[in-house]
Amino acid sequence: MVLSTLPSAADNRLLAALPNSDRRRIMANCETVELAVADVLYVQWEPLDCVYFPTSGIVSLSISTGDLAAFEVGLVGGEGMLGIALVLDADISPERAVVHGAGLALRMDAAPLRNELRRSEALRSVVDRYVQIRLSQLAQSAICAHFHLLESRLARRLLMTQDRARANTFNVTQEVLASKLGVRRVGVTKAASALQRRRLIHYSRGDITVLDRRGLMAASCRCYKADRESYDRISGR
Amino acid sequence: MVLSTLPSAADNRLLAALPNSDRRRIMANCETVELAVADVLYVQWEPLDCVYFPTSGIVSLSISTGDLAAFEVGLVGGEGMLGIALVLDADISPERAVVHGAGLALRMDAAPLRNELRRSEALRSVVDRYVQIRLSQLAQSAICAHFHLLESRLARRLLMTQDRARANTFNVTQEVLASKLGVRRVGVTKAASALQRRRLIHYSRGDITVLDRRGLMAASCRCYKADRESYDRISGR
DNA sequence: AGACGTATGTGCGCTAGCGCGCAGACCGCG
DNA sequence: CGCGGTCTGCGCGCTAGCGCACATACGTCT
Repeated sequence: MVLSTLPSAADNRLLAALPNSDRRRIMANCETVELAVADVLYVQWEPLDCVYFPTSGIVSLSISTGDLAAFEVGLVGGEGMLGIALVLDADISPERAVVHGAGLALRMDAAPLRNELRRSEALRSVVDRYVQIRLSQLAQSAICAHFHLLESRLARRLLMTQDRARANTFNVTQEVLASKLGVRRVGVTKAASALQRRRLIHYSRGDITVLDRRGLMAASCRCYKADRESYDRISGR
Repeated sequence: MVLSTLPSAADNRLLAALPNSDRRRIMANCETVELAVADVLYVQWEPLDCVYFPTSGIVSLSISTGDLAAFEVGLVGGEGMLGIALVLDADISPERAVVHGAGLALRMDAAPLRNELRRSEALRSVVDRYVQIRLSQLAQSAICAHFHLLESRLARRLLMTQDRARANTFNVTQEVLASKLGVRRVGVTKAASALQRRRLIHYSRGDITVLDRRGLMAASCRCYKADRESYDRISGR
């Protein structure tokens, strides 16, 4: 692993928000791990024994109700963390977590985590607020999936990926997007074509380039903006 | 107020789960309040300064995105609590909370709450797990609203109300149900008529009676059962 | 070059739920 | 008893997204 890929605390907003002393101590308890696309971090309803603070990877949270295909209930990158069940004193994950974009994360085991949560008021606060953010985002997603047109939902989802990838280009096939959004693949094809025709994105065999971020935001529903606003509001600016 | 209406800790499952000593101390910090239908407990994005443990009342949580009508993201009764934002170290409520069924609740102010959260590991654990339950239920609602037929969703919603009302009869107009479910009133009319024709419920000017709970469960989507299962799983049986 | 797998695009009939407007039914109140 | 408000029921045309089946493009490996 080359130096430039070593994760810095600044690449995870939760860790970055901690006071220096706490952060140093906490990071000393973390191990850097590589996240490869399709890695499964948590299985739904199975025990979990560590949390992750992504620095460059992107992870998709989804749940499935037996019959139904998995449905995405969260997308986590450097702005958040994975494994909040552990923070909430549960030891099973209600969601499935699958790596969606390759990258790095800092991993912390359950024992030191519990320890630090007791010791560091700052960690507790940051993490608790993040739970609150997840609650808000989840509620927003529920509304969005229920009310909004697929094209807007797709636009939102692309913007969310772009933010977390910190790049204008990333790779997701329409098939995958369809399953995340809970719609047919052809639906995504149609919506993506429309966005492409409007020169907002470029799409080719899963390689997506955001051409016009402004326009894409206009095409997306307010949920995207609402998400960001609630993040800021809850994390306290 | 007559004796029979005095709330007992046993009527709120979270408080009931605490060890006796903690519970007594915590309840000493609570005040009994009456919840009347349509009372607004929290306004979306405004500060909140207390939490509620309902003992017989039912409260509906909803969010609205400017243009859109409010959409229900949670229904809380004696099985839960209100104001988890306070527990999560935020001081604004991301949701609107409106009383949906009259009853009583125990109210606790922010200061003693914070105090007790520090002092009682049991309270912290119970409350944290409840947050986790809310997360699961929210995710389930998102799926449900997106995938399932209105008739099933209505059945589920009626069962949820019945559970929290602890009675076979309660009062909700179709108009209100429609706004909670995020559909047109006529949609609810149609779905409710269908359920009534199948002798699962009786409906008249807002007075609903569940005639056949079994059948109603069969008519509802698996989400209802999933919700209950995740409650048990997370609360630890 | 050819063959195969993956990714994207199209067509067609179907249905749940929408928006709109209106009609009847029931209740309390003056 | 009649009036007005609330609650429920119905019809009609419309559309987003569904399920199914097929068609085309691109990459890679042999």
